[in-house]
Amino acid sequence: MLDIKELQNNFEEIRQKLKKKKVDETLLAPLKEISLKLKEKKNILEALQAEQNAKSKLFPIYKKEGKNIDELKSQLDENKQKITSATEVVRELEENLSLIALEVPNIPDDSVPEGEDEEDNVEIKKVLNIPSFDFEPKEHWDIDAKQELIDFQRGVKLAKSRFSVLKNDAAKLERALVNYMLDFNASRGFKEVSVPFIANKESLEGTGQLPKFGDDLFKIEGEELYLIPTAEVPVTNLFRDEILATDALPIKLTSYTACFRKEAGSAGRDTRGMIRQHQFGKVELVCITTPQQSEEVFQQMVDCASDLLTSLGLAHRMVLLCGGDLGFSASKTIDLEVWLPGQNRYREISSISNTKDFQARRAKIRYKDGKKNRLVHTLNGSSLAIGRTLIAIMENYQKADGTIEIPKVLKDYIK
RNA sequence: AGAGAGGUGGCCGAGUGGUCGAAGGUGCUCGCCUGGAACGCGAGUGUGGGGCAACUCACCGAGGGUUCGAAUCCCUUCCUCUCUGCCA
Repeated sequence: MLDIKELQNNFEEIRQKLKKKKVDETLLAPLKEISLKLKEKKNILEALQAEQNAKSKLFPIYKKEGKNIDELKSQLDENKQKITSATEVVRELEENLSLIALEVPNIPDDSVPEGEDEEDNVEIKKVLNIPSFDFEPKEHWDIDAKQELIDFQRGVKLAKSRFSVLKNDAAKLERALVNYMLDFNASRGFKEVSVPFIANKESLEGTGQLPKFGDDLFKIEGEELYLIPTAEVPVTNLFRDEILATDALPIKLTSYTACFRKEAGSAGRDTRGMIRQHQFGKVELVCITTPQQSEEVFQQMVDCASDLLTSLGLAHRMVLLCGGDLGFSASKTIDLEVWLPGQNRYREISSISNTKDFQARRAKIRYKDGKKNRLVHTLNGSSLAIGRTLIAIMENYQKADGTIEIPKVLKDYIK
């Protein structure tokens, strides 16, 4: 959520900055208008309440003195009518305000480049050279044409399309990757947490998936509960409605969860293979920092994920997302794209975002700055998506004879 | 899932219609005491909004209602605990 006060005072500046995000900025003007009107109406209401409170306190005094209370009572009856209608006005404005406020995306950081979509993202650097093959490298589903490793058909049988089953060494590799990544992140100072894969509405509002993106979530029938689309939701919401001690910051966490997405908007995209599934494993990084620390911690997270890829021997590149490609809650995002020889292109494998105080304001996560309570900055990033790492290994480590080598660092993890 | 009990400040806990935003304890912060500490003593210590400020409004799980006035009464709902059932 945006800072409403800031919006009232620096409307034009915020409007300009949000333009970068290619979103409906027509929401902004009503937002400002309603917030100002609300302030005015609230003042009126509070004056009425103050009168009601003050005069109500006279009753016991009157009674003690044996005075007649009829006139006072009728005065207050009348005032009460006014309070009732003023309350109604305020409530309506508040509802409208939060309805709009929760749908306005975060403001892009100044460093975010202009652009429409992923075509306009800016490559920051390449890490490792892309591997060369003395044969034509295959896509992962062709390497494993018999589906001895990834069984797509049976995934569909068990659930529906975009589900799959890992078998044999692929199942072991998945498990190895989870453990390796968590250990790697721990060595960089991230503490491990294991959280529920189901979250309530408040949590999803806190991190920004709701109310706007409910269509992409699997909802539990008859309950206000959802399967999590990312560990970012439960891990960040660990601190919802809390005021943290300054010396506890930065909090750096890592967590493995399954993630569930309806992929409602991507019909027809990546229908083949493991790239885009309704359920996938991911090891996530989540950090809670002071505003002063967040940029530095952001870099640490990017480095952590990139070094992880490097340690697996996977060529990749860092990409700074342009305004048009930036997610709803993010102020700044760097994607890591891994080289897939079979597809002959880089594909997203990690996305690291600084949401600054956007989620913190929604989720009311604050820290003590002296006597003041201030909003923290929240950051999240994948390190890494397990399924995509798995196919990256399959494609990058494939041999001419169809076998797949295992990256050295994983050897201890596969028995 | 059924039966019962309960949700109050960082924590414990009092409060059943009128200066209660809330006693008391504990924790924490600051000061005094001390060679230093403990003990003891004194002061401070919830959140959010409005106002330069004095101050003011809201919040006792959440949402409604009754009343001039609600932490206290009524309704709805969520959650927690205990027992029973079921299960890893």
